[in-house]
Amino acid sequence: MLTPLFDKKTFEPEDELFILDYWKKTNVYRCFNPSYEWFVIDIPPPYATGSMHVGGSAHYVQIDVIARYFRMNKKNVFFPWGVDRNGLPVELMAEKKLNKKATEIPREIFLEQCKKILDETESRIVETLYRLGLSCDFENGYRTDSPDYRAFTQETFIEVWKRGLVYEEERPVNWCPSCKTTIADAELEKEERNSTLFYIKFQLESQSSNTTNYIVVATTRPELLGACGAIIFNPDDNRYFSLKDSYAIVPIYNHKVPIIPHPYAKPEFGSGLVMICSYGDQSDIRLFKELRLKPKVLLNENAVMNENSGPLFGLNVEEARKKIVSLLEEESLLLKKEVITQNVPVCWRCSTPVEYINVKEYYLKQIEFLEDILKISKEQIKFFPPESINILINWINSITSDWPISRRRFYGTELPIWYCKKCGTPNLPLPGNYYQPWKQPYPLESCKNCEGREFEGETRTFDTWVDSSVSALYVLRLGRKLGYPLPDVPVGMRPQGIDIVRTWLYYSLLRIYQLTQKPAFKYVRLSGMGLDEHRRAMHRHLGNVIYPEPIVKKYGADAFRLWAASEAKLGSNYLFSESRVSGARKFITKLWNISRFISQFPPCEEVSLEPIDKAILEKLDKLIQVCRLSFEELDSFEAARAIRYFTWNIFADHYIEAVKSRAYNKNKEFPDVSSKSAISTLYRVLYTIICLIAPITPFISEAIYQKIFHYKESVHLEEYPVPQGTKKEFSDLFDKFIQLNSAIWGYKKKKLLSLASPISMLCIPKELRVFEREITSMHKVKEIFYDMPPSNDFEKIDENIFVKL
RNA sequence: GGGCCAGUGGUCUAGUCCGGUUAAGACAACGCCCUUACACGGCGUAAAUCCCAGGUUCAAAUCCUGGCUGGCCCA
Repeated sequence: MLTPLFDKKTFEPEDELFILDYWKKTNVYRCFNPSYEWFVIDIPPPYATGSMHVGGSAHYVQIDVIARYFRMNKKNVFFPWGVDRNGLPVELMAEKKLNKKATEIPREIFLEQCKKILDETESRIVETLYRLGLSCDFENGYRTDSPDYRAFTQETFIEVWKRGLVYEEERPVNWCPSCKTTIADAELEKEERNSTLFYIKFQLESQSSNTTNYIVVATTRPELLGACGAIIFNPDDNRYFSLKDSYAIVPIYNHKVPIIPHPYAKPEFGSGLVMICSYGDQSDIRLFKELRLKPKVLLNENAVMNENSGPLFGLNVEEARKKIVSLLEEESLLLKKEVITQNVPVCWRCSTPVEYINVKEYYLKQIEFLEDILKISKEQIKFFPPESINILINWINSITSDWPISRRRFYGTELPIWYCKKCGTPNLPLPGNYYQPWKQPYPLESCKNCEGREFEGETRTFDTWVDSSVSALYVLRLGRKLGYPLPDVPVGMRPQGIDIVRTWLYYSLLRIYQLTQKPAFKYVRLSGMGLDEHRRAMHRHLGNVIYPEPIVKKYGADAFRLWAASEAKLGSNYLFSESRVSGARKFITKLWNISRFISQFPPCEEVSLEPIDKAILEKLDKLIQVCRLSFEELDSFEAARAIRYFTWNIFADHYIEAVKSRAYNKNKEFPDVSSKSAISTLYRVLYTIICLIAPITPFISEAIYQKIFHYKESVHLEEYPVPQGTKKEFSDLFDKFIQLNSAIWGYKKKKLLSLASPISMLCIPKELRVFEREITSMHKVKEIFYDMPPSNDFEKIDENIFVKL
């Protein structure tokens, strides 16, 4: 009896741990070949305090699968790890932990607390992804809050400043009263909320000869009455046509405002008359600009009413609303209240409704670059899936103003600016170092404008996308420091989710174009979202977050990876369900046992092959083509499914069953070459399957490779299989062979016979004669006939297939 | 109001670009079988008016038009 090399019937999750150690020891992901092209992957740096749920981890796995494919396909893959650590979330966590607002404690102490939290949470993400077999360079990764990264961000800022792309301006901005900072349009989210619609009476200026001398205006923001600049109605709304060119008097504040027809007013909303205030919402901002009205600012930075608000002075928005309502009621100017649901723009981090106030912030010019960005995106960057480029195009086409890049926050890269105390001129230092103007003196001698020597350091930080938008450039810098001769931008691949197209992808293209005049990437891979099995995003507040650690412990990283790689085509959302991971695990076991079976035969040299052996190799060649095609489109979906189908439903079920007796060759009933033909083919197919699936399930592939093949130090140093261009000779016949097997198995089943029970006579089409020995031994056929059954007592079990028991 | 994407057995996904066998697979269900690699296995069974309505065509899940529903984005 031959002994297989494998003693256990399953490949267990714990077995993967030794393989992780082996990879670490042998350093397989850093074996570079000087004759190969470099391929840089700009991995999405996860936010350190974020939760790495199964959806997120699956995304990283998918990226890793592609990275591994390129590595096997003659590329030097530089795939460094990265973590995003700048920004508001950690500040909120620190405030909660210290039970104090950031402004109530020394900045330095606050920043230390943030760093501590980040260090603690970051390690869990890294451990999880390392356990999942990510092949990125964890030892040479980056953190966006490191002095070197921040120095780089500042360097890029100084560069665009020099080129005149930055300016400071007072403008109405989206303002989060809770975070006390400006937020970009990209950071707004909509939330449905109930609010009250107030119907307010406005006197008309010149009393017409008609009976009415007032109009009714409906608004949800009565506290902004004092900032009302106009009243509009829809041009098609003939109720108000006569009001054109007249004026109304704003109650309480008694200033007069024009009444103007404008299509923004919806006749069916409220009374059909809408008051335009500076600023109730983004449309107000737009209409003020469009109608050239003079804004009046009522709110200060704390979202408290200022001196312009008259009787509301000093109140917050809620209080002011109550007060103005009671004032209106006193004068009988409030006619009706109605509860409606509204889409309120809220801050994406703290869900507080945003206000619109006038604030001075720094802006990065983007409007004048939009056309170029569109052009390079369409012409020089390949998007996968191709139609996903529309998400970017739509976003670019909707941008109407420059990007506010300064934030009044703390844990972020500081704007490297010092203001001259004498003349107020902003002075910038030389690029190269990391600057913290709020605690460092100005590093140069004197003000460039007035020679003044006293400076005030800037206290603001950048929008975090200012940092992360140059990650691709930073990665190049990182690799070159390690001595890798990396080519310039465009870098090879930017993989990311479709949810951050308008932020990370767009800002990266913009910034890197501004800095290099080139597209940032060759390939952009846009993945759908990882959702729970009911298609909901995983959120802590929904209680539907599933973490990968227990899943990996139970089913293994390979099962998780195979699930992630084959769940949905690139671009569609992928839904997590444990039963699918468990299904993937079954395939891992199947592959393990196929290998155990094959390993019991002593390997042998290749000889001239039997027809059925040629047939399976033809099918294998086709599989290689499918896998390569799939990976070239940066998608593992087709490859994973095809490998699984081939391995299980063709190779194991039909080929292995067919050649078993020839491989065993118990009583030497087959000539030696015939047996060798089967055995060498079994090994060749297995070797190829292992190489094909290695990027998807690296652990079991490595385990099998080490036990059976071990030509190189690791399967991951093998070259990805190349189609041999095998002539199609027997593969169609093999399909008929599969069909025949199913017919016979089904027949035996129906007759309640064991599959091992003999068949006296079988009659099949003549073309299947090439597989005669396989067919007779597989199905225990005593006598075989071709085309026409010799007597009429045969049973027909399928087209041209007849049986006599 | 506009744009993009999707709607296929109980569940999820392929197939749609480029129309053509009996619409494929996984999971779940059911039945039989521990056949010497694998019961985390094998074999089999049942299960879909391919969102709706029109149109084009010899032929539509697939192309066209309109609608409905859901998601995301923009106003």
